[in-house]
Amino acid sequence: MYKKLQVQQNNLLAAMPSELLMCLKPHLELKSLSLGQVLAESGGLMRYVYFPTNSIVSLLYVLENGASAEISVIGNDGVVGISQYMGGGSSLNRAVVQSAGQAYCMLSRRLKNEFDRNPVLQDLLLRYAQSLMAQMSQRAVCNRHHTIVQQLCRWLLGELDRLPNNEVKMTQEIISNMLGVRREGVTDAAGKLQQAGIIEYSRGRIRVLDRAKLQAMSCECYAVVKQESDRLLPQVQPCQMALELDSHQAEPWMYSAAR
Amino acid sequence: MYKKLQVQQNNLLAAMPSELLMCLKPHLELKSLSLGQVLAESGGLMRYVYFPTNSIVSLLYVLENGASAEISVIGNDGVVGISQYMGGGSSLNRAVVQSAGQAYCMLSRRLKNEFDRNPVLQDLLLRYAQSLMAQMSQRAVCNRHHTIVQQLCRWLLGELDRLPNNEVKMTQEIISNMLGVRREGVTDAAGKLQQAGIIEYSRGRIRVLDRAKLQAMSCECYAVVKQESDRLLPQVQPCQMALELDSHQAEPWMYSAAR
DNA sequence: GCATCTGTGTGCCATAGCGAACACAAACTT
DNA sequence: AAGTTTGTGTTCGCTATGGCACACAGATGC
Repeated sequence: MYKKLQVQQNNLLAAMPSELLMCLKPHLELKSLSLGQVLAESGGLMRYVYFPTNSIVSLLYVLENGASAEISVIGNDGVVGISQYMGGGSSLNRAVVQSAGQAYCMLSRRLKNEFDRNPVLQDLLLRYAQSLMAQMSQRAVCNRHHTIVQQLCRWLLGELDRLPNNEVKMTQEIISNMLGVRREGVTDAAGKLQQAGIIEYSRGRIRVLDRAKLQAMSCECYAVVKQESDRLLPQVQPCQMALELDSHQAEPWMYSAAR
Repeated sequence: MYKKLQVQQNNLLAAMPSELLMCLKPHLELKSLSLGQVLAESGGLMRYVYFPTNSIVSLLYVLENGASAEISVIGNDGVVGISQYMGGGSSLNRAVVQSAGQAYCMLSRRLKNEFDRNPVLQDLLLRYAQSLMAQMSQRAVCNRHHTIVQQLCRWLLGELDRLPNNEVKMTQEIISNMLGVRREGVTDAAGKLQQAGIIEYSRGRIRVLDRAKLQAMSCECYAVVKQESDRLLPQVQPCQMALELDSHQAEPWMYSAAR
């Protein structure tokens, strides 16, 4: 019962030289992540780190009053739990599964051990950390200067890059938590995009019809961050696998505290 | 002509065990940084990294249209140029000297070399990188959810922590570039704080009279980030040296592109 | 088939922050 | 001492977004 692991499905894993991968493989396990699952709480320890394949995880910063904002997105391009190898142990961000799917997971401790010993792994993971920082700083400016429509476009593009198809399964309510705006704001923005024929949506399902136009209406942030990520991690490729979605429900409290 | 270096003036340096410090010391040089000096351009390489003592450096993200926002502040608690040891080489942020003073500087390459060889140094610098990330993610939420007054308070507190006295030398125009808001917005907020007897200011000089009240009016962000930094880097202490300010002028273009 | 829940549409008002224009006074220059 | 530059105060209108309340329709369950 030795399962064949298709580690190519995660770009960080795929970018590792085979000796290194041999080292890690015995410790990797493919797990299913369900929608809304919380992989890490703000300030909490993580026993495991996760390399998503077809799942998507959001790092959220949740304020005392329950308001929130997405700080970065992690899909098949990255790993959830960088504070585990950076040495801090925990971070201020909550990690929530935003799109159900699978991820290779591994004991944090093992990754840290290997990280400390292997310069190649170190370089790779630190570059990834840097690309996360690029995302974070972009969020800060974007939140300050760009409109909801622009941000929705940027956000959708980020999702598309991490999904096998052009269909984002997400209610406007949840999107609003990601963007840190009102649900009505999202309804409004999504309405505009739909009228422009760029997307088509109904009840928790957004289909992107015209990616080019979406990019045109997005703020510069998407392109800038994408380019920086590509620079830092040359091998990133679009996700090609089939997507299996659970029908698990996300509880509101997973995204924001009680109001 | 061997100058005695008071490396305790920078907390990262001060936190290093003495063997390590012995290693680095020959390569450290104390330099004066003048107001508005650009230490790193977005996407540009850095020949040197800087450990500020009594100077303060801002990391800014500047948009295509010239609008900007401060992503994080670096004073005697940190180092400018983390992308140099993280392996990315450059970052998306511009590093601008915001408060003139001095910094220990060192060839990036040397720091990277030592970083790769010395686990203690590595741990220290990676923890610092993590505390920067905490700052960044806080900025993102703060920009989204908090008022200008709250943010001004938070920002002033951050400055105070890195200054030897309670006087921030900075025009409202420049502060507005940091917060990513209009100058008038800052005038307004500062006016309110002055009326409340919390600060006192005139023409590029803000004196903080009541730090406690300032903290009370600030958003939670200040405290959260401070606490996280303290957790990650236990030894941080307030800056005690005398501050020598140059009278160099900052040109507007250092903060934001031509409009 | 009926009740219920959940996701979306809409309208109304309040307000924070933007853009622009301009007045004024402190500081610097000569 | 006079002119110039620089930093701040103020005003007016505008827009994006927030808060709230509620209607409505697709989905789900009994």
